[in-house]
Amino acid sequence: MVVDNEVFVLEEINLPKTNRGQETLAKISKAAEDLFSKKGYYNTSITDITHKADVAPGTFYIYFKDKKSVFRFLVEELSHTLRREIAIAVRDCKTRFDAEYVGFRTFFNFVKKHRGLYKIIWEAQFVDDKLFREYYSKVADGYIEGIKQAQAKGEVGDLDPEALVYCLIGISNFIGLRWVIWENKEVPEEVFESIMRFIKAGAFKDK
Amino acid sequence: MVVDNEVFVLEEINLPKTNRGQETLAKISKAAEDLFSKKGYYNTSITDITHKADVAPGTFYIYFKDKKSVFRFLVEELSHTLRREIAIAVRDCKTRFDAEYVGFRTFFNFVKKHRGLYKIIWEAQFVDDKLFREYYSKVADGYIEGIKQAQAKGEVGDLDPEALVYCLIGISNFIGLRWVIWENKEVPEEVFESIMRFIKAGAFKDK
Amino acid sequence: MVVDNEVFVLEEINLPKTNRGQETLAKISKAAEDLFSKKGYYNTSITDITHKADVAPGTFYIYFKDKKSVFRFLVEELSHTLRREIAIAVRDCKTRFDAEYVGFRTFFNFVKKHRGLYKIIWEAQFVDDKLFREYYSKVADGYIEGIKQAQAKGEVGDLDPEALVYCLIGISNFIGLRWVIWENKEVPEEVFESIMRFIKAGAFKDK
Amino acid sequence: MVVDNEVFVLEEINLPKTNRGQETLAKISKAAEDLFSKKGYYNTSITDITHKADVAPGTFYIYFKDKKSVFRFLVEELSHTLRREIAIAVRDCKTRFDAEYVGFRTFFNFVKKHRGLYKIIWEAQFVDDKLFREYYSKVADGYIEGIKQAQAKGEVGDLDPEALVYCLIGISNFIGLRWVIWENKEVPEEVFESIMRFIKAGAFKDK
DNA sequence: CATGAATGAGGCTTCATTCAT
DNA sequence: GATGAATGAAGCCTCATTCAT
Repeated sequence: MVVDNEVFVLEEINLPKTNRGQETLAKISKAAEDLFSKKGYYNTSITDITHKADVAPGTFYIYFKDKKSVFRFLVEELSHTLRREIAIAVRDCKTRFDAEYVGFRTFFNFVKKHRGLYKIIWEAQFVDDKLFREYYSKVADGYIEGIKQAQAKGEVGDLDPEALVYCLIGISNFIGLRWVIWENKEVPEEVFESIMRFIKAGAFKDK
Repeated sequence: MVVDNEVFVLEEINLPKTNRGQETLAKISKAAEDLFSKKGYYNTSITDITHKADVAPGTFYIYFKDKKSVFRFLVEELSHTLRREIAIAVRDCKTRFDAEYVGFRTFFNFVKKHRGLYKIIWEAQFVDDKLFREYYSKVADGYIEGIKQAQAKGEVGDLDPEALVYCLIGISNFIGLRWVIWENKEVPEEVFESIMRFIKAGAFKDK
Repeated sequence: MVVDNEVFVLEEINLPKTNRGQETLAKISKAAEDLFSKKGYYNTSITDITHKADVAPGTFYIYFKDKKSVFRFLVEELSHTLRREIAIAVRDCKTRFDAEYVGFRTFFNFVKKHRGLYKIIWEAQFVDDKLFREYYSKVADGYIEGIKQAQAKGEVGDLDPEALVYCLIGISNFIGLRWVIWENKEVPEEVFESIMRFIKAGAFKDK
Repeated sequence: MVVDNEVFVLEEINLPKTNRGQETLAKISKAAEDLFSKKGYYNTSITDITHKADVAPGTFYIYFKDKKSVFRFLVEELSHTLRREIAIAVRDCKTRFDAEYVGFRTFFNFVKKHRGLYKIIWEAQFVDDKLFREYYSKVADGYIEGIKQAQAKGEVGDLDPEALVYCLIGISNFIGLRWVIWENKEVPEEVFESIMRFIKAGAFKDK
């Protein structure tokens, strides 16, 4: 779970020119985040959002082109933040395994902190599949690069880098789903250590 | 990806008594499967389904209580079929690793064959979260049991069994997503072998 | 104002299969006709229409794709009926001038009878300009043909046939507008006779 | 197409006192003219107008009471200008037919030059019918007067003057519609000459 | 069993207008 | 004079569901 920085732009969003506008935009996107993560995209109406944000229905459309725009906005924001947090956390790691260790920790913390927000990305497949793929491709690309470099240094076994990366992403996602999303807990220390041992040395003996 | 058998019932479904009825039910659930997997649950209307099934809108409600019923029906069916296929495939495996090897293969084949059907389960989180958790719990429970037995025989390292199981499920899901769902290919042999080596012996060397 | 027959089809309309459906469709299009002609297209809402037709809002969309569809439907219907009425009325006319005489009469009667309906076509420019042009082109094409034949027989002076046709259409429209639409009367006999004399022999003497 | 002068006032318009204000008013009414003639009154929003005029939405209401006010403003302006141009052009005509000749020419030129502006008046029926009738009544009244005088001098045949006037207006409108509005051309010389011959000597021979 | 017309609540979105700055 | 954020009513349309035939 190690990724690089990146910037994003959205033409679908009308950036406010005044302070008041900025506050309103923030209120709306916060309300959307809450509701999407609690009830899902399709069970949240614009009225729900504006009601929770305490503004009139029309106000939504001052800032967002349509319903999907907030969704995309939140996903992009999530993507950005998560990748930055991991990049920073991982900065001083000596070995690739260290980086994975710190990366997984950061990821789980992130999911814990933005529990709802993270669920949103899972729904992107059914709201905007293109966005969803872009998100994971972007994450994977940086990740693969890191793995390749580590392989060059002899720190990673002879595995297809992309395969390995999707394995690691899959692991982090399902562990996060199981403990953080479902149980609303942190990943138990014992579980975390098991995962680390697993990705380092595997699980099965032949005989 | 090794699971045990099981039976399911659905009171929300009115099983037809005549042949004609059985055909109609089949047409409807097939149409629903196609559409859900292509456009997602929320972007598919009952009218879409009945139109594709070539029946009148009202006919839908002869067999299914409501829209969610077909969805549940499909998920249960998927769950049932998948678990049975894996159980059968894995029956004669000598070692646990063998069972994993065969289990993953079977799983990927299943996803390839029921590409659409498998996407449906991912959406269950946003349609019927309870169902979604039940599905994975059921899968995981049997899986955990198997791992524990293998650990008792010394075939599996000293890892938290549940953690391991969710790692393995995560891996299979994301690899399936990446190659089968996104690329509509089979998982490349090289990737498959990498995964096997990874789950067996891990990926990282300390120094 | 002499035009030929023609058939029209509209894919935007869902023809009902039952009697009840046919009645409903009729109720809706009648209500739309009334309201469009009274308040104009843009000041009439679907709710207005369904309310007047005594059906639920959703019912509208069983029969018509959207708001513009009823409008087009009415224009096509109008076009069809008018042209047929004129064609029939004019059938046995001996001279071209006779045909014009009868054609103008029929046209004014039609506008009187379908006062509202005829106003609708004037609005088409601002609702669906393509439709509007098609309407007049269709009317004009048949008309021009008739004039050319009459010219060949020496019954019409040496004028550009298309120019003459648009003059005659313009006359009928503005006379209809002035007396039928504005005053809600029939065109006074004296006026009618003046028009006939005018189109036959003109109005100005050089010196 | 011969009309007299006249002045108009509008209480719905707040005439600006400063230069800046005059410029702003001009920008707004120019933008409105463009948009109304291109997309029609009902498909043009205040925001469209202010956006095109490069001012804030609120600014609109400094000058105009509401949306209809600009529309009326433009129609009055059009009416005023057109009638003045014709009056001037026609001033020195010797015979009534000469005046018609020059009047039609001027009218077609006007429509060509203010293509959009002229379309606006056609829409007035559906925006503000009273305004529309006033416009044509005003045009017609002066016109009728002119015809009557010419009849007194023996220059015009024995026709109902009002009927004749509406015929002539109808002709000019439909010819303008057909060639200027639809084709965006000038009225072809041949067409123009045909019209002149038609209004002078008619089109039909009895046998 | 099957049909298909009918329902009506509710969702998304637009837009004329107001008003505090 | 000008701004631009905010309003909220109202419009168009969808769709799960019911029911008479």
